[in-house]
Amino acid sequence: MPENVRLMPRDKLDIVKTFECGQCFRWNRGEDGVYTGVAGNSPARVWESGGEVFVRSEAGKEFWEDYFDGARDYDAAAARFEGWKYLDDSVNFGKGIRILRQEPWEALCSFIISQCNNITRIKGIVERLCAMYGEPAELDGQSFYGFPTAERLSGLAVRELAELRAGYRAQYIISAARAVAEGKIDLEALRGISCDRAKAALLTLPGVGEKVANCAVLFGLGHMEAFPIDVWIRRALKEHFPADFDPAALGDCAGLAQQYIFYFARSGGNS
DNA sequence: AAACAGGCCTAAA
DNA sequence: TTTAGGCCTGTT
Repeated sequence: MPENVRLMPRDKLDIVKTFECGQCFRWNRGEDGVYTGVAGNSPARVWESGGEVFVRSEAGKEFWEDYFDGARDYDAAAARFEGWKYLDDSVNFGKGIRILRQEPWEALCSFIISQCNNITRIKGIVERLCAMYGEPAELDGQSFYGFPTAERLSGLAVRELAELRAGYRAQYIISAARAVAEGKIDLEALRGISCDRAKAALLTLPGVGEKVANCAVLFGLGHMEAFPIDVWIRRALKEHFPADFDPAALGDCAGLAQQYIFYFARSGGNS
């Protein structure tokens, strides 16, 4: 039976910002403000009440604490970002964001799909992919699907993904699935090596360039120093940071800084 | 209605 | 090393 678990206070975890800041594609806000989603094949409902965040799921508290990166002190991490006004503003604006520790394959595959695409369509493609090939699951009578494994997708022909309407990304999904299923890429092993080496391994995949690789290692492999640069970040860096600014100066949590900046810039920033 | 989307690949300088 | 154009297909 699923149970309700109190996870952490809302000042540590802002579920709206965390789910809407663009790092994930499977959490959806209901009219009642409750988010539903799936992680690790476990459906869940996440909501806030009385200053605390709760999760209802069959997966235990430890699972969700890990998923929400509960062990990290975000205030301490953000305190080391001092020195750039735009980043300070971003941190204040995004306070409560946590970097989700998503599953490696889901992160890789999702960000392959994300290229040159908008959020609405990305979420649509991902949901169709899960409904077509994911593991069915249920929570309180509501049906969900887990994210399909690389093994499951590796046996498909590109043609079979036509109804996904992922366009030219379909072949990238299949080849990545095959590389993972065949063991050419061992995603779990990429957690334990350096960020740069993990990225280099992913860059060998067709359809995976700098940006997607950075997202995959940051959101799926726990490499918090990764700093994905997309059009929003590029613009923010150009307009609000010194020309010679190097994201590496942000240290081993540069990826967190990136997410604050991304969310702030996309939300309109203060230009 | 046409531009643009959270890139990547290839060809060509 | 940098740049231009093409790529699937929705969404705005």
